[in-house]
Amino acid sequence: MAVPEKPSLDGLEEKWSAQWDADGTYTFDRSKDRAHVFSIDTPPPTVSGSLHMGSVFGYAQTDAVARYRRMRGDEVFYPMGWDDNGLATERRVQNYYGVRCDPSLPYEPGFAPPREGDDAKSKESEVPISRPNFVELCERLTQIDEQAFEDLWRRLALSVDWSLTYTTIGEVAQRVSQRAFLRNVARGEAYQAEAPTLWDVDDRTAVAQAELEDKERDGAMHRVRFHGVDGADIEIETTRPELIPACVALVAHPDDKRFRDRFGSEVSTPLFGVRVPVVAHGLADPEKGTGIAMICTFGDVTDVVWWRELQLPTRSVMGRDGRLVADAPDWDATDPKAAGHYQELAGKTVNQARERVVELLRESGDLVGEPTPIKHPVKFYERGKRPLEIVTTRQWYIRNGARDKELRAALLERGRELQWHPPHTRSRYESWVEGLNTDWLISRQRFFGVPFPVWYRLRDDGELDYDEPLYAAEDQLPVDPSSDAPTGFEESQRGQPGGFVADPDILDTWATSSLTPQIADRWEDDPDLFGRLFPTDLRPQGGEIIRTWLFATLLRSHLEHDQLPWRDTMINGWVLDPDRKKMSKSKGNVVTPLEYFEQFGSDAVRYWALNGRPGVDTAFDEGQMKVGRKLAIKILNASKFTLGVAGESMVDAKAIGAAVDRALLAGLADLVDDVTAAFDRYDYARALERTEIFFWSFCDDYVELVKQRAYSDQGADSARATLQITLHALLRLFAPHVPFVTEEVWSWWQPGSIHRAAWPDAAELRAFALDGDASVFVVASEALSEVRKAKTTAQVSLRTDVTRVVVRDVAERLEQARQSLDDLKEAARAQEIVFEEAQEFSVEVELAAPDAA
RNA sequence: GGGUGCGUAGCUCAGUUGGCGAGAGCGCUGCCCUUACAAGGCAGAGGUCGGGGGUUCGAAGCCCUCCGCACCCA
Repeated sequence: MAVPEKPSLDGLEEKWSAQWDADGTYTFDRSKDRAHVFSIDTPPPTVSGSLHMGSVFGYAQTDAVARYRRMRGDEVFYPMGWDDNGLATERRVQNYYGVRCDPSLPYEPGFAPPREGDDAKSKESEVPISRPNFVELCERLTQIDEQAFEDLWRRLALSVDWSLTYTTIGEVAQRVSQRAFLRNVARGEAYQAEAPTLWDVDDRTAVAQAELEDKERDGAMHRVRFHGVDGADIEIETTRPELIPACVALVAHPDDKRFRDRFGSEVSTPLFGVRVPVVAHGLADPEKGTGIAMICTFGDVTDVVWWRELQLPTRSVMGRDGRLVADAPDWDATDPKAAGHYQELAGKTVNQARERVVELLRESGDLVGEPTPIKHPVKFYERGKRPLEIVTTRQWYIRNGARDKELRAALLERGRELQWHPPHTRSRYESWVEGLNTDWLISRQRFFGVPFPVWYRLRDDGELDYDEPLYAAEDQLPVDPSSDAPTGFEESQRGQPGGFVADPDILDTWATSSLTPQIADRWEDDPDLFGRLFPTDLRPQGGEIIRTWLFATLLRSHLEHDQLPWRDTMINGWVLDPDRKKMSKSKGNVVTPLEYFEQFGSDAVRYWALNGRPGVDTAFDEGQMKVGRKLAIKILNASKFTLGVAGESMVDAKAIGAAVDRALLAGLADLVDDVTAAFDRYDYARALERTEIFFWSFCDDYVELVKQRAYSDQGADSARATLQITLHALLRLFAPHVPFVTEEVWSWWQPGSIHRAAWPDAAELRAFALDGDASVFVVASEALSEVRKAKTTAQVSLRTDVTRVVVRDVAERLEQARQSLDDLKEAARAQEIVFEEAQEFSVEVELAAPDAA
């Protein structure tokens, strides 16, 4: 290799990506012991999501850290995973292929979907297909999506070992998920319960607390009269009058004098004449509405609390499809019109039922005044379109500390044990753990995911026996209970009395992705490897999934291994659009990265991402990419020039002696210390900033100061050695940030890949500097800058000769300046430089007459 | 309602434990074709460091309070 005539960024990405692949530059060497391994628990991107700058941002930051650790001599375990299981993929498959899963249909071999591509048609046009057909399409599409992501990551130069790639629907993930679940069951940490559950009526599945999102919605407050049975009528206010048939009590605060003498008495519901008690509970808010509220089974989570703690009866009316069920609750309705009223509501959606109830209340005279419009927070599934309902269903849970003070305390303690970068991000974890109110609901009534390794016996009467589930054995895993039979049964007994049926549910995606350290590190499958990797060193991730991914992973590790899954976590900020709004697909303000890779180059896009401070939200900024591109070009040109002056074969460092050279190297040693310390605390942004500042000063000042000397007889080798040593170090300091251009320059004159080269050694540089004083270079730079200013102000060329320069300063700095006299004279093109002691720094420049130049 | 972070030049942001005249880049203006770079280089202008109190010899960094923005939890 040699320095090219005209260096260019063109083609570097293709060239070096292929070379790194061929050389296995980032291949993990599993022979290294734990002490020399740096293992990363990579966030597996949701492949059904869009490719946008938000993805690029955090991953580039992690990669810079990975590259730094590698150069520090660690063997870096940096796998990529694809989160492909779950509802997100199902949604995408539905839209992409125009199909809908109907588990009651039989498998159709060779099925061809009605369309391929992202044009969302109406739901009605979706073709219903069997579950196996649906899963096939999920697998087909995720492969396409995963390839697109891999291409993007390679373009970004993520230094992952692609041979380690895992998926959350793959066999390893299934085995690990099922094994971990079975162990949770065995230890009593996972359990099944029939209970009121937050339910998405569109996706027809239960959802967990972590997936909830409050959204402001328009609603209306209705004042409704309940009839006194043994006292006066009572008016309540509600946003959900359609739930009056599900009313089981009225509730007020125990200290509320207005209702104190009513506690224990009964009222009768409007329209239905069902007698309900008036009860007291501390959660009732005297300030809200009339101070007394109706309790329904179930309108919101508070209803569930009241229902459970006050041991109220159940009168469910909400169906799993979001419509009121056909049959009225089992109640003692005294109103003769009750049955008729309910029949008008049965089968209606929530909104339709609400409208009708309001009309009926108006007719019966139990609506007081008119409904008043309000805005109020409503609970949604985070990806959902309609508000969540609450229905009673049988589900699997994992204990998470919500109902167990000791576990909660232990998890908070684990949070304090973990090193958070930046530290304040821990508070998000703490407030989440402190606010947990239900155990983790891990079952989903969906199709594309890891099945529960569970079957149930069918009694002789054909009823399911939930009391003693049949669990798979660990050595059978992974199992699919819908096609595998439990031990001791024949497939022919499936669905037969005395036989068995499969648990139809799948695991929550988080119940799999909470095991990424165990999946990637091959827990139980490869104990030797696991021992070299786990617990891992670093979990990088976004702040918005602390309550899901981080918390769940920590929980699983705490339960299974009784330790943290990682030592450090690095929380990245997110990308803001120019209006300072978070970039997200739902807001429609996302920017596709590919065009920016084309326009500015990968190094430039990385430069922008690595300028984002750890944990800080960062504006998308094309300008920064432009600067990054400029930096990359500058590295090429400056390197070419440096090597042109200094030569490509290394000059003996013993030649170093000039004061300016020693000063530069002293400053460089300080820089290496600074950058190293920054990287050690994951501050890649400071590392880049410091290196960049030093580099520009190297180009503008140092090179200008010494280039004449480097060609001369006196001190040339000192300058040349210094130029080489400095370039050699700067390239390596830049390598984690701009891997392509640094690799290119490295290849001109150094063997091997820069990304496997040793990190610069401050002590070695300091030895080369021979106790040099960094200030000598600083003062010389300032003086040189003053000379440039004089020429610029005079509007003459920087080549203009100077007859005389007077440098004034305090004695100490003057002495430092004096040490660079010869270099300064050359760089300033000055015939004479004199030094005069003064209170403060100033430089006087006498320019030569234009015609004398 | 509780919590976290943030408000520094037109824009995007640095400012370690309080210390000499407050910084960078972009943008803007001007100059310079200097044998690495004209899709460049050099330089310049530009700020009551959100407002108001306080601690201190000294505050953009500390304390109090208010205003605004973003996010988290309830």
